[in-house]
Amino acid sequence: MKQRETATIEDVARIAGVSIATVSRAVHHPGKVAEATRKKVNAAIAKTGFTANAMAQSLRNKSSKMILALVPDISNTFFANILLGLEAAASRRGYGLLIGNTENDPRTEATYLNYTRSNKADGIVLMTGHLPYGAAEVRQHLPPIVAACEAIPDEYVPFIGVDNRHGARIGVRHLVELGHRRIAYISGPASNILSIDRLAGYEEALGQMGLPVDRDLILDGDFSIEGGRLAVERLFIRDSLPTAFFCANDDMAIGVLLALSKRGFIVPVDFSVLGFDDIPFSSCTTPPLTTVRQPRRLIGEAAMEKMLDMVERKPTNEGPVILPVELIIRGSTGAPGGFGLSRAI
Amino acid sequence: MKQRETATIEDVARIAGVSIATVSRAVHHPGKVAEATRKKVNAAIAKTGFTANAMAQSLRNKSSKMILALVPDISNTFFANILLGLEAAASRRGYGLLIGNTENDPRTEATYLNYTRSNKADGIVLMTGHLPYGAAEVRQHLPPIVAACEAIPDEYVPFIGVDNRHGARIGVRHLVELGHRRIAYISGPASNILSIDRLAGYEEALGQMGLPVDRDLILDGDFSIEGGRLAVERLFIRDSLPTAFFCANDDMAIGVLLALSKRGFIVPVDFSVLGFDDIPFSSCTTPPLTTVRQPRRLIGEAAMEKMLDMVERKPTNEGPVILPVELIIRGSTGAPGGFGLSRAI
DNA sequence: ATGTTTTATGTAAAGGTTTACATTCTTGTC
DNA sequence: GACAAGAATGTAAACCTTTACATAAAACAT
Repeated sequence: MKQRETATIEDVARIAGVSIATVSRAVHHPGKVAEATRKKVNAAIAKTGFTANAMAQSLRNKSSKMILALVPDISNTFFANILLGLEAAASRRGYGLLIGNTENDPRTEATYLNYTRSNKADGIVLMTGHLPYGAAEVRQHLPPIVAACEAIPDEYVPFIGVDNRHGARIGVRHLVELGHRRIAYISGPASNILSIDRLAGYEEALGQMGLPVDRDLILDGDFSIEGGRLAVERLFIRDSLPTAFFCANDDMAIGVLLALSKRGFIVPVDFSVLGFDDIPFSSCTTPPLTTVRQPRRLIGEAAMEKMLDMVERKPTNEGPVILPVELIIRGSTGAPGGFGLSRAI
Repeated sequence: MKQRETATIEDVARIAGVSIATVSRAVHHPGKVAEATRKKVNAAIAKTGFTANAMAQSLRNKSSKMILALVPDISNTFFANILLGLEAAASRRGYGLLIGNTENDPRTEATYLNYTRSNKADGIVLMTGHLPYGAAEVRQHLPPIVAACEAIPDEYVPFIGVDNRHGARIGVRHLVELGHRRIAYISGPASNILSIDRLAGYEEALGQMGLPVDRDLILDGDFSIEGGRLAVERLFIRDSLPTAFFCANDDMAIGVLLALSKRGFIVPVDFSVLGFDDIPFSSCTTPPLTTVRQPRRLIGEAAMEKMLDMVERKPTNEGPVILPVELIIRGSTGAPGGFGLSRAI
């Protein structure tokens, strides 16, 4: 038997002895086709192993059933977990997920933006904190867009994530309640919206607890482990040290932990360290990290639901979707006062 | 001015005053079109902001310029780094990467397999260790497939990865050279090809160094942190302990580190721990993990190159692509003999 | 039996490209 | 100046679906 190329709807129609229109209907609107015919068609489909050509469908339907997720870095476990949620929700609704790794490179962003212009994707979920490069120029032709985790400033793009200010507030409050009075804030990039929101929460919490904000205790980082490490080094040049570190994300908190340990300090005896995000690895540090958890998978799922509602023009309530954060208390925070003690041993 | 839908090739042709065939040629075979005409066409393209409809192209060309990567778990940093390489190589050659998270679920695998049958993807990079569910039935219609990291047993599918046996050998040799005589092997799932290869390397190394293989020191794990933890617990029920642990991957090594630390042991004084992979976090454990590094990004790039050569029918030498491993010595391995010492303090 | 409604099926267009083939125009050769 | 070869462009088919519309058949009402 000759090896046939993959069967088309025409092959099915011929074998079933009906027109191609009927085949299509039997598949998509079974109610509109007589019972007997439907059976013949299904038999023919089974026999040929027919699978509709998705490209032809997309062309005809002007919809690819694909959603593009734009991330600065897939290998970042924080994003990876969001992607898991996005994927789950997408496939539940019959959509596929296209993942674009931008590395914050404008050219890459522009390339991916073209995916929607060329109909490869029906919408974009942004985790980059900004519209893709080139989006402003084609504003009229923009597809549905939502922002997960990191809100897009200035633009009207629905946001799905957590209340970062509130998260920072409960974290810092926890430190204050433990007795800390001098708490450093290790920020992400200064212009980053997450950095800014979490800083605001930090200041608010201090204010509410009647503590002053000491500008010297606010340091810029970059959300990386190395950034956390460096912040500690810079701080230790000064004369007046904090007793606790609130880091704008877990990666930096890990860096802080590492730097402190290298200097011979014991956490949480000498210093407390608090992170943000609760990435999977946070429970494996020494000591395990106390942190503010973001429900990453849920964020991903909610973002995708919103996206698909937009794509399918379902009624969706305007405004952001805010999911709850949770303070996860582990071993890296404790009462202050041991400072110098452990070191003296 | 009325808001036009995205421009088609026809709009461009009209504005440039040429036929659509000429527009297409001007774009894809500029040499076949007169200089003057080409300019007119380019001007028209710029004016309309034309982007070719990728679906129509795919339909016509029978190629989507997309490659599907199948992974059991995107959130695993090991895979994430491979994906980075896949993506980089793909986009260098004008292809997009579609990522499928299978969770080893047969239905999900079958769904993704359909992506190629329906022309959504031109080929599949497998990191699942087995052909996707449903592949056997449609063997004739299978697209180009390559296996990255984890070879596919029984099937002829090009493999791109490292020599796992060799990697295990150099790791274990390192331990033996440090003076260890009783080395435990914490395996992945028993049927997993990686587990098997690394076990073989472990046994070979012991043999070469004139040491016996003690079956009691070989424990099943599952490549997870928890699995590493449990292996330690199971081992500590026995009377004769090893002085070192060789773990089939870093996650389990981290679990071992955690379990040991919880029991009050100091690594590497009481025990040495060796991992495999060198995931990003391995340098952040306490102590930092000694491990056998796989060049993950390179593996991803090589796998994609191979894939695209197959898709584009370029001549590609048969057989696997084996990349070098590297022993990364950090703080979790050292000479044995301190056993019980640190604990006594 | 006739006419009307409902149901089932078929015909053909449309969706946007690319390219084989046909046609027209240039250029060059003798 | 006639003719051949080569270059530039156009025409139309093909890729595979879905669906509006047309038609045919069946069911029903009178």
